[in-house]
Amino acid sequence: MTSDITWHNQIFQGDACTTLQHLPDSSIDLIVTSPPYADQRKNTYGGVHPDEYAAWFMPIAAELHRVLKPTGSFVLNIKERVVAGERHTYVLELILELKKQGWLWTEEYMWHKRNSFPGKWSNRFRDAWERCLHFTKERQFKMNQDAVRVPVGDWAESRLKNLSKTDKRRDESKVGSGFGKNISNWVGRDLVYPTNVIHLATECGNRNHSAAFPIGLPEWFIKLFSSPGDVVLDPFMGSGTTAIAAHRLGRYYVGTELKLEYIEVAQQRLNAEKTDISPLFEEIHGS
Amino acid sequence: MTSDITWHNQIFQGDACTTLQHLPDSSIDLIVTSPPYADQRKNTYGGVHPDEYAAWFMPIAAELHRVLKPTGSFVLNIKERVVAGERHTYVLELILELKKQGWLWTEEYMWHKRNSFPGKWSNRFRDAWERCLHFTKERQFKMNQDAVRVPVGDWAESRLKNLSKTDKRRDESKVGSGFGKNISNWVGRDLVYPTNVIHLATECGNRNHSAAFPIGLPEWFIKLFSSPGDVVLDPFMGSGTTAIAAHRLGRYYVGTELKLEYIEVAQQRLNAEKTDISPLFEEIHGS
DNA sequence: GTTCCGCATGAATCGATAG
DNA sequence: ACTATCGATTCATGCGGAA
Repeated sequence: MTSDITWHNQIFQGDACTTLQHLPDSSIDLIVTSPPYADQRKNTYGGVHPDEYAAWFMPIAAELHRVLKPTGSFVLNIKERVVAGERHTYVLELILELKKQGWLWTEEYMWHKRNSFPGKWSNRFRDAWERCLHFTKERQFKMNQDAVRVPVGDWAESRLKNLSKTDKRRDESKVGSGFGKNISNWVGRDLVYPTNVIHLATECGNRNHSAAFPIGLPEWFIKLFSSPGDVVLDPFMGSGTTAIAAHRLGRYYVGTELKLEYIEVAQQRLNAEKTDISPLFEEIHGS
Repeated sequence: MTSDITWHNQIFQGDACTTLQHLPDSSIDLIVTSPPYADQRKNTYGGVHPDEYAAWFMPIAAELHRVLKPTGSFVLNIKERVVAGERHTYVLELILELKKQGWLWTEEYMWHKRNSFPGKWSNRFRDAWERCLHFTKERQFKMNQDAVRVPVGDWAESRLKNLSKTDKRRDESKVGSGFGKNISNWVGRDLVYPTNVIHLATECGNRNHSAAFPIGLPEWFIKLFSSPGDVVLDPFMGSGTTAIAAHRLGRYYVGTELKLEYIEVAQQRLNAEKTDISPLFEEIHGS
């Protein structure tokens, strides 16, 4: 997939605040990112102190707001860490600050990590979920719900087997509830809309890179909040999982990353994607 | 189960701020409650405006802090509603205010509602999770982790057979805490500790009462954060689900409720518990 | 007695219409 | 303009009656 626009499928090295200035206003359809958690990657990123996290993030968020299209979405995968035995509040403060900046806190999706990090503590269990905060600029935004439908629950099998009996009766008699009125519409439908809880296992077997999140996560949001040919931005690209997901799904990617080591890993992974014809790649781009 | 202390197993009628004054300092081991959500039950309760929710809650929280033992826990089941197309921030503000009041925001458990309310909208999916905020007074508190262990092999065996098709994306309905299962089935199985994600369906089939949350939810926290003979308080008792769970598990309950209708329902349900010997009751109290 | 199947019912939200 | 009410939409669950 190529484009005449020079910053399509580009990776910029530097801090997000600076590099994002290369992008024009309202040029991005979707932002999906998992920023460095507060004090979590001290060795690689220098670490942001939890108390300063929201203040550190806001200038970047201002740039993100500028480059995002009015119908675009900003998905922020984040989870507060434990400080002195309790959950720190920097994510809560970040949400409040982003709202002051003009963002709408449209929804909070829940990523349920089916295989959470092992460990045992006396005052808490293993942390098996993270927030995927969904911000938008407007109440109306692009959302392709059909792209992420999931197989229907078991109840449908038994329900739809002997459909003819009850549904004929329903049409003749009056049913007050309004429920089940359109059961006949469900014939042949095996897909239903998902909820705001996303069940995905973390990818733990990767040796080349420490993927912050499984590729299924950006894939889900990219399918949901963008269309083929759109531009997906990750201002904290890391090893490039969001970019790879965007490329596989026929979107352009733009990435920003501070560390050269990460950029090299990301570029290698993206090159491998473009040469290796994976089944999924072929399915999207082929024929 | 009887006690010499007069306010054990009592229900107080009135607003929580007033009725809690009947209780002495540091007399409660655990608080589990699900307060009326902002503007949600306007017809039954008065309805608190979202913008005023935190301010409304704080005086009650002050009383809760007074009556709770230093090693006790306060579990708050709550979820923000959508206002003008976005999530309102009153829960975030409530957390920040509670911390100012001296509470430690120790953890946020996630209740995954397997059967969420139906509906379809252009800008969001069905809401399938609620927060169970865990506050404590001290960093050291009572936690009986062994009481809520779950069998490890339960879901793995059955699920791994036909995993390929649907289960990658579909929610793992069988995974997780294993609430409401017969403990005798667990004999001989390896037990593991759960995570901070709780999988439970809402109880919607009851016509006698509209249970705010399934009894498995308070049961889980009561097992986890209290011991037999302890005192469990619900300042927004509603139809008494928390009290019933406490009684079944051999704890004393204390309840507060504004509406007389609800108190009557709760008292009826509790009386039925005490006369009817349910299998679960027998399992705990019998032999 | 089991198993199967039908049914009512939810801490909901949006957009349009009415006052 | 701004608020209040109403209809439309949707899917998993437990219960009770039937096979």
